[in-house]
Amino acid sequence: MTPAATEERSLRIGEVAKRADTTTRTVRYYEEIGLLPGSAERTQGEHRAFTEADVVRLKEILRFRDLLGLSLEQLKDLVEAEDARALLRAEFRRTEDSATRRRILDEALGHIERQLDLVRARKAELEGLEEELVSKRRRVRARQRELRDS
Amino acid sequence: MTPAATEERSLRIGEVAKRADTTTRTVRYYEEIGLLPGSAERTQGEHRAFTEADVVRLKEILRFRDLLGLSLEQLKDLVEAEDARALLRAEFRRTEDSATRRRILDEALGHIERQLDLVRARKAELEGLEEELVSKRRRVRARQRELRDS
DNA sequence: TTGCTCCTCACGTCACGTGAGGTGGC
DNA sequence: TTGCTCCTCACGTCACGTGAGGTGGC
Repeated sequence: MTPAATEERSLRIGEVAKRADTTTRTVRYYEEIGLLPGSAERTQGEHRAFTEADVVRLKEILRFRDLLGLSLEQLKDLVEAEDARALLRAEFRRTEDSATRRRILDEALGHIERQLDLVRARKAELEGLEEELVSKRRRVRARQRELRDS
Repeated sequence: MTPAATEERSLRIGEVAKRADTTTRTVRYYEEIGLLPGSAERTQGEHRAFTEADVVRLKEILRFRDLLGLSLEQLKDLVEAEDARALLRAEFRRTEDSATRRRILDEALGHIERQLDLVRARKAELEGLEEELVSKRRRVRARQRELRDS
């Protein structure tokens, strides 16, 4: 039974960094400040081991960092919220109680909507900038036509 | 004749920072690295004087920094390109030669289009993220309906 | 065994934040 | 004259970059 046949484990830091399109330094730093798990029982000098899930998480962090310009402190809040959601999902699967299930789904929805608000606010700002550039371009093109028709 | 009646001059740094929604430290730093003009003939300890045009420029810089995540080095290139364009606009008004005018308009158009490319690339990334969030939300909502209808 | 990747300091850098101590204009 | 804002160092901070010197796994 290969490791891939059970659960995928033990990616090395270089591989993780490459897949997330970042550097090993960034991965170590994120571990240091608690943004990435940091394989708890690791003795001094031992190599770090990551999972496929860590790569997904890292990619998500980088995306929010780059696209929304969040600080690592803010990203930590976001990641903690994701972790809380993961726990809730596990609870969701364990329970049959529909009141509990409803509450968990409500929280998930709220979380997603807060993220959507951030993303859409940014998009709106970018669209404002885009429109300004487009009308600038329209004015230049109008002058080009004037020149051609004179 | 008030100063406002001629050309608006001599804004103080605190006023500039407030209008651009930033800090005086940032304004000084941008002057230091050459991103803002820095009233050439100013003797040691003398107060900085800015114009309305400086505020516009600063706001533009901050917008590109925040929305596109450019480094100050990259913003410097952008600002230099803007300055070059300002010179060209002046030349445009001085000349009657339509070949020269055509060339200037072509350059202006190219500049605007490069900026538009950056803005649209960012917007596309944000839209990718938005779509992912929207389908996540759809899935949560579907489960809520399942729960309600059971 | 030989590379290649990994490890831990630790100092450097970019883009400012934050006082400390002093001077200048309504 | 009294505040308020301005000035110049200069050290601190956040988010890493970049070696230095050494160890570990295919």
